[in-house]
Amino acid sequence: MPMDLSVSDLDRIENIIQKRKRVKRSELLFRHGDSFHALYAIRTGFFKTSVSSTDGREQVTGFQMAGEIMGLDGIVSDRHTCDAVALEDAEVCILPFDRIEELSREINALQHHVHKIMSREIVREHGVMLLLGSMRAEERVAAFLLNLTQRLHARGFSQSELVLRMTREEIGSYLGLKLETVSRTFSKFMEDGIVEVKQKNLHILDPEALKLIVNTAQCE
Amino acid sequence: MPMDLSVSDLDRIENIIQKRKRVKRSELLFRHGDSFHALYAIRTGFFKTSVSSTDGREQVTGFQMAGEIMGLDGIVSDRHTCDAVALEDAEVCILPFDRIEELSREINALQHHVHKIMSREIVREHGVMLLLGSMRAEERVAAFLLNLTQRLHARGFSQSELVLRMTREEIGSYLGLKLETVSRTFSKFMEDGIVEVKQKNLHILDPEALKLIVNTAQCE
DNA sequence: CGCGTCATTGATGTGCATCAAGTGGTGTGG
DNA sequence: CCACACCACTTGATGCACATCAATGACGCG
Repeated sequence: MPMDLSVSDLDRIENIIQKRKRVKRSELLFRHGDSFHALYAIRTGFFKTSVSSTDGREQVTGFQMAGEIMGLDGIVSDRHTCDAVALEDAEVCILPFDRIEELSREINALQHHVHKIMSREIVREHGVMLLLGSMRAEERVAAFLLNLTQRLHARGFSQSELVLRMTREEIGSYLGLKLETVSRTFSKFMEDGIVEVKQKNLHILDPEALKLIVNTAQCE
Repeated sequence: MPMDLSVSDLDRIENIIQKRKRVKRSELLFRHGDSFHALYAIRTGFFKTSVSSTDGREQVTGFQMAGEIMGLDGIVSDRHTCDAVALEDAEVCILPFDRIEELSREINALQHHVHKIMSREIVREHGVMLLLGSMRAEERVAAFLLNLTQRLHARGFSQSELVLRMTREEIGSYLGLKLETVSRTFSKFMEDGIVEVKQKNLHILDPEALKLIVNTAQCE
């Protein structure tokens, strides 16, 4: 949490972290219906969150990586409303929410930080809604790749090389596409010399081309 | 804001409302890029919020009615990231956000209430993502109608009669459909005797049929 | 009353889903 | 260490739901 704070305040915030928890690949950190009492900050690893409809269709609502917060959905009803699954072995910090609220009352910067995290999530979801509501398959995939690389780059990873921790089906669920369409789109991008895909490994050769795809209205 | 509070605390919360603002039909309450300093609680009227992509496509992110809060998107970057347009003459309470944060530090119930409002918005958006990502046109429209009537009913309006304040195009934008598809779906529901639509006026004859459409996987 | 906006409906097109077959990589147990 | 099984992925053929294009109709407002 990058903020300008006194050392003592920083200490107190550190103390919110009561314990850490390891989650193995494909294990659930929490699931729909679990009672809510904490947020989770990812230390290492990679997660997906998903909701599902009464008739069983799953919608991946996001992919989360180190430094990101999960569990905000649980505040409103004291129950989690989505599932969080580790896509690789992971470690999270458990942040008891009552402690966060308590300390937020005393440390203004923390209070504002919490508000920002929630607002950021709302804005992120607006972006996903735009993607799901109005973009074509290629635009969705391009936007997805750009978003992933940007976030990875901010964490010190390469801008052009990445490992897809999730399956094509999970990507498809997130983007509102079928796994075959995701696969075909990757192949198309390869033909066009925009990316190199080899299983889970992806190399972006021409990021500008991806940006062009996202920012150009193919239709209308 | 329904909470159990002391009278004096309630008074202090009331005082957050520094002023009210009238917004005429089709006028903007705020727009993308405006600097953020307040949330808005709708007293009367009806709004839509929307984001748009760089190439100009608009995505309606929600329809808001009396009692609902707008502007949460602005917290993260101190700028609004969406547009809020009144779909009928409206009045809102201006809630300066620094005052909300100030008072939240002193009144626990208010703090938690604010957190819940933001969490509720996140959960709502998860639902929209599910709709946009995996539902068919009829399911989307059915879900939309049920959601609207449910919210109107909670405000004392009829469960079965409603006035669509938005155009078919705006409904379509929200649901990721074209206006013609929305229109055709309404016509289909009329043929099936599920609703009666006459311009902006809509009468739900068979709410159970709508629920069935939403909860039944047409495909997969 | 006439114009503009919004809505309906039909005809046609297409992007993605669906169905299906085959490949390669991975992990497991013999 | 290899053989087998399984899963993830790719790729092709086909179909369909919804978009697009187009024409007409119904309000409502100045």
